[in-house]
Amino acid sequence: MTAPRSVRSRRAAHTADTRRALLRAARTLFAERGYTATGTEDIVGAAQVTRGALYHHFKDKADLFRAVMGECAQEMAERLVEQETARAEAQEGDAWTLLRLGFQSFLDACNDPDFQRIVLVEGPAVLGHSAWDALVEQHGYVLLAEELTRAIAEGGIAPMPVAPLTRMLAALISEASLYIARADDHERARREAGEVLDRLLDGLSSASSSGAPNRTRA
Amino acid sequence: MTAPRSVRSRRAAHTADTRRALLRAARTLFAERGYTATGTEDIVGAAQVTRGALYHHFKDKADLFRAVMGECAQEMAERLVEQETARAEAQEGDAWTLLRLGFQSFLDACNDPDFQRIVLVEGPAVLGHSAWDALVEQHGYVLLAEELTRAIAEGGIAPMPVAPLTRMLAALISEASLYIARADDHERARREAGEVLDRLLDGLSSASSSGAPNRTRA
DNA sequence: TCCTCTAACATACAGTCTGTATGGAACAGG
DNA sequence: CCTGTTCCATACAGACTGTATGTTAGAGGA
Repeated sequence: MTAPRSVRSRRAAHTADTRRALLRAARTLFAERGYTATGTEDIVGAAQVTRGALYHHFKDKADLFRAVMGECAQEMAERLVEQETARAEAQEGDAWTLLRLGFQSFLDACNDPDFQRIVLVEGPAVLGHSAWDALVEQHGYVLLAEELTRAIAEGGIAPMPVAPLTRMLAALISEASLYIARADDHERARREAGEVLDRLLDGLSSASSSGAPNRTRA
Repeated sequence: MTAPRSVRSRRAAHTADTRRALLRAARTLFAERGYTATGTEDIVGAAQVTRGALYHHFKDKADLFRAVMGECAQEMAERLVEQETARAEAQEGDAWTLLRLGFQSFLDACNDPDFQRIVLVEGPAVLGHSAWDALVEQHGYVLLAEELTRAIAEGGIAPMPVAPLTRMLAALISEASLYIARADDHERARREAGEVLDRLLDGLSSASSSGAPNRTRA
């Protein structure tokens, strides 16, 4: 045991490096050209390895994509949790107020091109809805669902089913971020989307009661 | 001109048949297995023609998909317009009330598996966001945007930017429909999603004013 | 120190798929 | 009758994925 640790760690570090290089290259290319337009040869070329390394570390191309998308979702979740906890410590407020601020943060954070293309656009088509949903469930939905449940418990928003609410709010913000990214005038689009989002969220507040003549909640 | 019309029309009808057969087969297979998992050989096999016919009528596989998706979007739009005009004739009401009913109809109509898989899931990844958006813009958004503008003009909902509102509402309902389709208990999911949708739409009514302490609309 | 075994790749190959180029048959038109 | 065009079938070339096989470097025991 004179130097086995360093040797083993060096070897382990090397293999971890190749894996990271593959993930990094795949992430860049998938985000730029999309999944099908990116060949495995392109990926390993950018990572400076051969296809053998790819198929040693990952089951197939879709498995590599799954890892890349998991990484993107993870980073996004961590970023948001970080901001959320910072806000919770800085200024005391009810869960619903914090959540509304968090939504606006999400709107800004979603403008990451990698996240948009990989998680929002390619993900559902490449992995299929079930596998995609499982990934997002794991990384993002649980967090959002928790906070929504708390906001309901505190009375900030009216009682309603959390599961569909979670999905629909996530989709709402995702689409808004795509709209902003695609717009010519980003500043203007950001303001307008934020305004619409705020109006829609107003409807969830326990204070507001339905003024429109709809009978679906009979 | 003794019988050229019938001959020509018979020939024209034949070519139209092959084209329709291709569209029909492609639509079924794309909806079942997805775009990449469906080979051109599968399509022409189901349509009982050869790949030559496919590449004669369509530029490439993506072009065929574009036609299929356009068909799906067209049908959906026609279905909704039909219901909307029927409601408008039957019971007189302001544009906003009609729209809220229309949203619930959309929620039900979206449960078409072809529409979900082809338009909502595969579309963005296969065609890219710009081409997909162009198609949806052409078939669906214009209609929705019109009615939203009218609702604002009538005072049913508060003034706000129509462009992002249109996209965000469409995404909201699309996600809700996917949630319903994926749920174990469709009945229950339908009720719950409808409830959440109603609450969110409440926020748009010109009556409700922001009760939450957010300053983003400064 | 030497030997062995296995992880971590590299390479070669086979199968599949797409798009294109070529060929032909049917029909319209002069 | 002859010609050109539409419509489609077939054959072929290129690309890409996944797998099977070979090879090397380090870990671990004797």
